[in-house]
Amino acid sequence: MNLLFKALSHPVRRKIIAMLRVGPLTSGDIAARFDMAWPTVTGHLNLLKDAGLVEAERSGTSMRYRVNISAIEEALAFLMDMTAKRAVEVEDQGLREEQ
Amino acid sequence: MNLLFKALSHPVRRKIIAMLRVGPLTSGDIAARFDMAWPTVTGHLNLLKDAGLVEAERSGTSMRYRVNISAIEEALAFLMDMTAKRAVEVEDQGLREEQ
DNA sequence: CTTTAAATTAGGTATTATCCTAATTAGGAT
DNA sequence: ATCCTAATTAGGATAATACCTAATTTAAAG
Repeated sequence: MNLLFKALSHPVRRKIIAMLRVGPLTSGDIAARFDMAWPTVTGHLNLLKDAGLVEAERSGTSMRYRVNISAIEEALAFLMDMTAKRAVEVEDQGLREEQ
Repeated sequence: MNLLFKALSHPVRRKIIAMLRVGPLTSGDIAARFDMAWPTVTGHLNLLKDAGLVEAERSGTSMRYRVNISAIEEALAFLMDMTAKRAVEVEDQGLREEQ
C-alpha cells in the first residue's frame, strides 16, 4: 500500500497510467511523450512496476507496458474503507451501520 | 492530487487518518499512540493538513484534529476514473460504454 | 506576572527521490 | 561476428523526507 500511494504521488507516473489506460505502449513510445531523458522515464516505469501498477513484457527488441487495473482497485478499496461509515458486526444479523 | 497521494503513502499518516475516522483527537492523544517523538507526529499532521486530509481547531490549550472525508473522496474519484471504462458522449443519448 | 501544560517551530542529520549523462545489455538485421 | 535500435543499469548531483533534540509559542491556572 506504501509503494502504491507513493507511485501515484508523482504527476508523470499518473500520466503514464492514464496513457496506458488507452492501451499498451512501448517504453520508447512513453518516453517520447515526455520532455525528460529516457532513463528517467525508465525509472518511473520501474517504480510503477514495483507498486504493481504496470506490467511489462518483451516484444522483440521493444518492451510493452500495460496497466494493471487490479492494483488501482486495491487502492480504491482502501480509500472506500476509509470513507465508509463505521460498522459493528452483529452475530447472525450481518452488518449494521452506526452513527 | 500530488500532496494527497504523498500524504497517503506513509503508514503513520494512514494510521492517523484511521484513528481520526472514529472521532476527533488532540495532537497529544495522537502522539501518545505512536512510538516516536511528538514533533515528528506534528510534522505528519502538518503534511496531512497541507493535503487537505485533516483539519485542526484550537480547543483551549489543546488542538483538535478531525479527518476531512471530502479530500479522501477526491482521491477516490480520481482512482474511480482510472478504472472506469472509456466512454464516449453521444448527443441526446447520455453516455454509452465502449470496449 | 509567573508558571505549567500543550503544541509547534527551528535546526541538524541520515536516508530516499528525482533527474541527468555515460556505459551496458538484448534482440534483430546485415 | 558486427552493427543498429531499444531499453536498462550505473553513477553522481541536488532536493526533499523523516526523524531527532532544543527552543519557542500559546493559553490557562495560580
